[in-house]
Amino acid sequence: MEKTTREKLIYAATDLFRRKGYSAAGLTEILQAAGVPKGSLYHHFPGGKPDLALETARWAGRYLSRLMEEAFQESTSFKEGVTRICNAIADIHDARGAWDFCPVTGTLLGGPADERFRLAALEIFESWVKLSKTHAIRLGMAEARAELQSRAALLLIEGAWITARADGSADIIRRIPDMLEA
Amino acid sequence: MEKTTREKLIYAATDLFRRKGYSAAGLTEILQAAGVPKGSLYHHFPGGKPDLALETARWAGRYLSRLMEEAFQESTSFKEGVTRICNAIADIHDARGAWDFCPVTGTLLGGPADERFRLAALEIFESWVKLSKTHAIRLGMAEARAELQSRAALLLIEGAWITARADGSADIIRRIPDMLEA
Amino acid sequence: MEKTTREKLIYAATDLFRRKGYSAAGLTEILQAAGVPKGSLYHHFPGGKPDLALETARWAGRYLSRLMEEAFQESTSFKEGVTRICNAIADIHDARGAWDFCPVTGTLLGGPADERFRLAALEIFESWVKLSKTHAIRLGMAEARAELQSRAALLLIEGAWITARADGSADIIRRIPDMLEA
Amino acid sequence: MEKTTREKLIYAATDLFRRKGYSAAGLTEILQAAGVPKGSLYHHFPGGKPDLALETARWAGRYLSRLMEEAFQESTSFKEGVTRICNAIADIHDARGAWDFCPVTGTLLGGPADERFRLAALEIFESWVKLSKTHAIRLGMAEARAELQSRAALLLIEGAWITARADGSADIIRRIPDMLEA
DNA sequence: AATGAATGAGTCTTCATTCAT
DNA sequence: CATGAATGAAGACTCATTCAT
Repeated sequence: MEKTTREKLIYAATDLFRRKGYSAAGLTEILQAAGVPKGSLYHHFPGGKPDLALETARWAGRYLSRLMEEAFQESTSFKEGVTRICNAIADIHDARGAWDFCPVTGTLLGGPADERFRLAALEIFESWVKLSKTHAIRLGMAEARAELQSRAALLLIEGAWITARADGSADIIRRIPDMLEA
Repeated sequence: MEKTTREKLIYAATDLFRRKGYSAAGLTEILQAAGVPKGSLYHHFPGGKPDLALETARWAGRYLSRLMEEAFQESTSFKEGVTRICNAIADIHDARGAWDFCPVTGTLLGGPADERFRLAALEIFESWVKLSKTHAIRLGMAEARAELQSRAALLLIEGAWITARADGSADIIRRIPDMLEA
Repeated sequence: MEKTTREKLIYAATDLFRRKGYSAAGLTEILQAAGVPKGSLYHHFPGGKPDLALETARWAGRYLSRLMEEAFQESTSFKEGVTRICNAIADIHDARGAWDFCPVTGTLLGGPADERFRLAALEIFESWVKLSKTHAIRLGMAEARAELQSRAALLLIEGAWITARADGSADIIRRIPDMLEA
Repeated sequence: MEKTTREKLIYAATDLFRRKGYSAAGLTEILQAAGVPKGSLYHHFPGGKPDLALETARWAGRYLSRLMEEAFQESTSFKEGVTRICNAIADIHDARGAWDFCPVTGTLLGGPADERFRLAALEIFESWVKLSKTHAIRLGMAEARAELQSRAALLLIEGAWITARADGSADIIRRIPDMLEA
């Protein structure tokens, strides 16, 4: 049941990239948090920091996809699904001390203007929109509206994730459902 | 009509902070872009990089406030005002190559978990919400709704500013008005 | 007719040491060029990089000895022998892109100030001089002159091997025979 | 009469590059030998190690040019000039412990396969040949022979500089004049 | 005999800042 | 006010080697 070195690195990197952003999070700091020696990183991530960031963001992307999927599965309306998602994110936020970025934003968009980063972020965002849209339709929404609402939800969540950092509170995230139909 | 050293620094810093984020934008790089010698910075910004960032963000905050004020002044409905604002931001985005952060996000939230940064960002965001809310009420909206719509607009714009980076396009910013009343 | 792991290592090391010099050629790089896994090296060369370099240089030394031996065997005068040798070396040079060191120079003298390296290089150089001198005498030259001419030939070849790197061309190597009797 | 930081760096780098070669000589080591702190290097040599190497080699190139110029000025024959040069180089060699490369070879050709390095080395070598040739002609030699003899002298000296490292002695450098007319 | 993981000292370079002029 | 030099901690990354399997 031991965590592998690779997993330790991804966990630590996820934590630090979302808390400080890609550029501000030092490799030394990550290695130390992971309890992994310097040289090991490049064995598992030959491309260094960028490689680690890409893996980290994808891992977080899948994690949030699962969270969304479960939220929608348990819901009987689109709004309920979004509410569950926002509450879950807000809870995580509260638990972590509220200096968080969205893991994708902090990790990939907080980094250098690197095309690989941009594409990876785009792919993750689009996968979220698609997932949301699918459930919106399943729950009875017309396609055009499902698309717009899903995209709006993404923007609101990303925007809230940003301003929550300034607020020092996750409250704004919990108000998103009301905004969606305002 | 020469730009002062101080202005040169703020312009260059604004540009680089919003393009790369606080941490990734080096002081050397900023000084060079500004065409200002190494030692000059600490005359004008004794607090160093954080000082410069704070001034820069406030400057950009005021700039956007003016932009919003004008947009609402020329409008006869809240939606029209938001539309003008989004188009203006999208135009700037296009002109700059679409790797931009919101200047406040990139400058203050892309930096270290510094309480002064957080508070300054909060103040700027709140001033925007207040400005928007005032105009919404002036244009006939009920207060509670004006508050929620203004806050939603902020989240949508900030969220769009983020995802536009991934999209490599400012289009999503132009779709915000439709989302506000979806 | 498969190459053994050991041979693969020596070939790859020969190539890289003479192209970049001992210090600049990384073990990882050599292992990769050889298509040999990380851990294998120390089975075949327990002394690590220095061991590999020593073997490599000796191997190259013998290779060049054979080349010289054949060249002199086919010749009817000392000058003809030297000409054949220089042309052969120049041809190799051309074929490899002209960034080459003499394999002994690059491998042993481009490394650390290690006494084992120095002595190995000395032994190889002396074996070449001896071979050349023997043939010079066999072809009718007086001993004292044979010794001086052989030593001069070595210096000219080593010097040319160096300056050819700067020239980006092997031409200077082909001009050596004319210099020997100038 | 203080040495400037820049000069300290060049002296230390010259010493270490010619003793160990570009790749094996560490920057830390050079900085320490120069008694200069880490960060200072990049103020004076913004291009880092390669910049330092280029300057260093050019400096050494000029130094040797002066040495050659003086040697020829004091001589009444080409052979005498070469003899003086070889003796001077051999003396330096002896004084330094005989692990030396030619400063150009060690610094520029012992480095990476960098076109700037190659060109700089070529320029220095050619300046030496030109200087030698000019004096050979002045001292009565026919042009074609002056060219060949000058080029031969360069190869012999460079070759001797290499093999002297293996010999652990500068004697071979002193034998060059005999080889030139052998 | 073979191998991929582990290791930490080492590489070069950049950082934000201070200082003397 | 202005400036270029100085500074050393920290940055990301590579090194040759050892180890457990």
